[in-house]
Amino acid sequence: MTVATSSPAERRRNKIRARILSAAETVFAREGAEGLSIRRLAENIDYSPAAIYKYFNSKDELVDELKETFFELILENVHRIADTSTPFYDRARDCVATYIRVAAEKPHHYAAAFAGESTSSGPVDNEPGFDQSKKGQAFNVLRNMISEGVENGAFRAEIDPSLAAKSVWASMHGLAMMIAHIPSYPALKLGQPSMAREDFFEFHADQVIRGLEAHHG
Amino acid sequence: MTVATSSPAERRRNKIRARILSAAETVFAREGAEGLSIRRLAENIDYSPAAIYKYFNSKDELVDELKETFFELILENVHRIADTSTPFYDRARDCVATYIRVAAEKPHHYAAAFAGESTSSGPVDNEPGFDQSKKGQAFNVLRNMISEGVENGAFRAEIDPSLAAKSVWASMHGLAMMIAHIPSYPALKLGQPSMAREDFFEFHADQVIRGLEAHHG
DNA sequence: TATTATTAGTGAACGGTGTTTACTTTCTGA
DNA sequence: TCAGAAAGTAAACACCGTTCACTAATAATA
Repeated sequence: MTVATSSPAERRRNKIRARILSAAETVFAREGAEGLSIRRLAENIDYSPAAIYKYFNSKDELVDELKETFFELILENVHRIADTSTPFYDRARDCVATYIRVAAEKPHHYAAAFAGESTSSGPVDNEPGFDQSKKGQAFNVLRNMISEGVENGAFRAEIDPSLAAKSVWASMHGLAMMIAHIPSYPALKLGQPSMAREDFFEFHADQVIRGLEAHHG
Repeated sequence: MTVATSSPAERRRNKIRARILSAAETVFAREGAEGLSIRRLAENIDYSPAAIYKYFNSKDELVDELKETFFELILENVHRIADTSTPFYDRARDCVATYIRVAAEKPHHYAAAFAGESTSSGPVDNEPGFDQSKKGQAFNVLRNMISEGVENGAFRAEIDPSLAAKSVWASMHGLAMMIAHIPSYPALKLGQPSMAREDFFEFHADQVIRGLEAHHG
């Protein structure tokens, strides 16, 4: 069996690559994509700017790797909650709240994960490879959960899980983005009473799930 | 009555300012903030780059004006719907759907209106002047509408309008941002059936409002 | 082991950005 | 008419991502 060979040279290379990524991660978490410059990054790790290009083809490619790693973190957390056997409502709410909580921990990562999406776009009817991406997988967890709710009667029978998942995802996304752009959003005293972050996440999650519920006088 | 005096010079100045803004608007709508460069803009209107700085202190200030004007458009539209006398549910749904629809018409504007929010931030407990901003006013329309719903029994009595408004706003914001970053989002075939944009906006708005509803078996 | 081929790393440059400064031209108000 | 303000500009500054020709070090081969 071909054991993924790793020559010393290769290992050394991976180590440096990791060091670059690690330094980039630190700066990116603090200042986002605009604060992260190849030149600054190179200086941090005592290399010339051009050296970075022996490990990454472009800044975008480097940042993409940070974003993908981050979305893996979201996916893991959401998956962990989705796989528990707590009562359905709690589980559903927790999934939504968890997504938002993890996103809020690295707001720059989260915002960047969506901001740099364009890639020419145009009228691409079906995003290719989306199902395989971490985002696609996160979406599937959500859709399956909604399916379950429809089947067990917790959610309205006429709900289409795919459509509802898009709606719910948009709602989670919205709070995550609000916090990415206005860190103090939940605590903003807009017309008065405010709430602690975590509490508001759960409140919002509750509202979102309620939108799906079957009415039970 | 003091008729805002306007010397010929002043009028000429305002005209040029408007021309700059108009040219900027065109480019910005098509390509967003990154596509809009002072140099390109200057070339478009046959001025030197430095000339722009006689009319605007910085690119940010120029873009801020585009964003503010745009958010005025959102506010006007939402206000118009909020002031109709259609049945409460329809009106509430329409408000949400309208916000999203207008946002979706100028995705770059919408995304930029939130992206460039930071302004140092820090632990600013109460955003100053937010109530006076167009965004703040839009929020108030939303909060008042929710208040009405709570009072007339359409929404659950225990709901706090300020908190609920933050939640609802996040949900609207989410879909608006999704579309800004993934224009084909509603039509994405994620696990199948898709929907036309407008229909999905209404579907989403419906979900969001349902989250507030009192249960009526 | 000696030699070749590959890889790691660099300095300098290209074209781009927002912005400032010193300067000239144009216009306006007294 | 003429001083002073405003409009407009060319050139430079300090950044940015990226590329290219080049050298130094390492790995593979004869």
